[in-house]
This record gives sequence, structure tokens and C-alpha cells, in this order.
Amino acid sequence: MTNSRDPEGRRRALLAATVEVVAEVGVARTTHRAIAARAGVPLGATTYYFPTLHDLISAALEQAAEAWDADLVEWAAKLRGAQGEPRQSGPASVLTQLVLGYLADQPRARLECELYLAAGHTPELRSLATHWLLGLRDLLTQLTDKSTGFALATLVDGVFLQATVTGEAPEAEDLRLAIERLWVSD
Amino acid sequence: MTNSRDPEGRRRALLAATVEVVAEVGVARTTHRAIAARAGVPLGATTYYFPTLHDLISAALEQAAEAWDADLVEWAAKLRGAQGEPRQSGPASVLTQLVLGYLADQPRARLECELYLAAGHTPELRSLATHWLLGLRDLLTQLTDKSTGFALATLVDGVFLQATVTGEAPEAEDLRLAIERLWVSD
DNA sequence: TCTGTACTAGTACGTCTGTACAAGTTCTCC
DNA sequence: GGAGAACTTGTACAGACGTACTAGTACAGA
Repeated sequence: MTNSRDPEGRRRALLAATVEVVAEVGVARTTHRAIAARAGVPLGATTYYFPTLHDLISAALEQAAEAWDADLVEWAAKLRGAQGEPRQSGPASVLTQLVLGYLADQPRARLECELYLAAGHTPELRSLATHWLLGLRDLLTQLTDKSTGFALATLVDGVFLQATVTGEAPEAEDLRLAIERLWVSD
Repeated sequence: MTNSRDPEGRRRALLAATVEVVAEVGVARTTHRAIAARAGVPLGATTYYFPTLHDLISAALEQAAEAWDADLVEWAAKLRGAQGEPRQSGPASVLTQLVLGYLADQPRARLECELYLAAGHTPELRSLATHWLLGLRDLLTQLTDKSTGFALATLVDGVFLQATVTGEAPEAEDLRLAIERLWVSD
């Protein structure tokens, strides 16, 4: 794939391949060899660009976290735009659609859950996972209040977890109703 | 630990040790040697009682799932008893306390999340995880209705996930308020 | 054109893994 | 007490792992 001399391209290819492998088999089963094969580069290239496997995985997860941050900005804009709208296009409906849209990208949702759990027994990842977790909560807290933000973010995390296990998204109407019940801003 | 001849005791010790190791390091990093050391038995004993590592882990998780089923029965009884009570001791307060009580046993909560995620990329575990997931949802659905049961179970799963990441339980008042908002039985 | 640096690519190493197995010990049943 | 089954224990093996390393190649600036 990245055959001709293109260091920056290889770096990107390695990070992208790492994200894919982690999403598929989990952090703990992610190996240099699997990443190299996926990226189409020889084994030695992995350690040339990232001294250790841990560095490579961390860098990949951090990059994914940045993408998630960018998404959150978009979510914030859409949710703000929905405030004051009638129920049909109000914040609860918009959040429901955003969540379901996110889940449609299954590998990505799984990657997020994977990071969450890996953080449970890998202290170095904990701050990254916490950042990810709090990003959504903070956003929702700003739109409502502390308690409501917590409740909504927790519900969404539960949806992610369930989707990771079952491989299926929840029914839109059930989710919308739940969000609507929680979204009681002062 | 289990030195004298006691096959059934060894079997139990191996299962208990497996649960502990899985909760600590995750399914993917659980090894024969770690389990044997934890159980205080020689390496060979692990494959004598369970032909493969997968058999051992599956058996341990199934055993944990049975314990969780038993817990659910208790939850059901307490929640039923709380119906019709004033807010202070009503279902929302009781469920809050049950969840927080469950989280107090951190290794156990982590084990549950661990199973959830492992199921994401280990098809054999998926049915077990789904069973675990649906157990709570069914219970809550019986006490309320389908949509409410889904919403409450999802919130609780979100709480478990967050607790696994951060290592901290949510504030009781936030959680109780969220449950109360969702718990609108027809 | 020469030289040093950046990069490539393949291989080698020590360690850890799941599992097999052989030799020994203790029990059960006749 | 003797035989066979059940159980114990330590060791061995092939494979996969992270990472180090060497030899080769392409590019920069002199």
C-alpha cells in the first residue's frame, strides 16, 4: 500500500490500521504484526515510527479522541439549534438521531467502548477515557444543568454499551422517549 | 490452598480465581498461569479440570451470571415491595440504592463490563452477555412497561460503564433524580 | 559527486503462551 | 492386598509475541 517513500503517509497508515485492529480484536489482542499486515508495511516499520506498541496504540486512540471532540462540537451546534423547536425537531429528537447516527458507524462505537474498558485496567489510558466520557457530559450539562447532563450522558453511554454487546441499535422511539423524559431543563 | 485431595474444591477454586483474574486484567490477558497462581494450584491442574482456557473462562463467567440472576430475583422483590411507597422509599430510591450497592463491589461490576466488551468480539460469549443484559431489562419492564424498562436498564448500564472507567460511583442524588424521571409507569 | 541522514526490510532474540504428556500418588472396589 | 481409575505435579514443546538490530536504499545539502 504505502510502498514508495512517504514517511508521513506510513505514519497515518499505521495509526489508521491500529484503530481498525483495536476495534476488531480489542486493545489486549492488538499486535505489531496484525497492525503491520493491515497497514501493508513490514514489521520493522512499526517500531521505527513508534518505539513501543503502547506508544502506537496510545497515539491511535488519542487521534480517535480528537475526531470525537470534533464531532462533539458539531453535536453542540445541532442541539443548540434545536432548542425551542417543537417536539418533532426539538433537542430530544435531534440527540436521538445523533446517537443513532453515531452507532451506525459500528467499528467506531466499538472502539469507544474498547477504550473505556481498557482504561479500567490500564491507568495510562484512564485520563484519555475520562476525557472522552466527560466531553459528552459537559456538553449536555451546558445545554441543561448538572443533574440532567449527567443523566443524559449516562443514558447515551448505556446505549453505546448495549449496542456493542448486541450489535444492534435501540429502537428510535424508545430512545427518544427516554431522552425526552430526562431532558427537563430548569 | 487446596492441597489435600479435594477435586470439587479445586474446581471451585479455579473458577473463583478465574473470575478474579478476569476482573483484574481482562479476558484477553487472562492466562492459565495467572489463574493457577491465584488458585494456589500447579499449572497442570488447570487443563486437567478444564480442557482449554476458553472452557475455563466460559465456565467462570457462566457461574458469575448465575449469581447475577440470583441477585436479580432479590432486586425484583425489593422493587416490588417499594411500589406504592412514598418517594423517600419508593422504587426510584430503592433502585438507586441497589445500583450503588452493586457498584460497591468493584471487581464484580468490572467483571460485568469485561464480559460485555469481550462479547463484542467473541461470539461464543455474546449469548451469555445478552442474557445478562436482558435480565435487568426484563425485570424492569415487568415492573413498568417496555419503553420504561429499556430506558431504566440502559441508564443503569451507563452507570456501570462510567464506574468501570472512572472507578467512582455517581452521586446518589443525581442518579435518583434520573431514575425518578424515567420511572413513569403507565 | 560525495557524505551523512532518514528510511526500508528482513531476521533474530529471549520471553511468554496454550497445551501435551509422563511419572508419581492416592483413592475405590474386589 | 492388588488392580485400575482418579488425581497430582513438573516439565517440555511449538508457536506467537515485543523489540533489537543489521544491511541495504534513497534522499538532503555540501
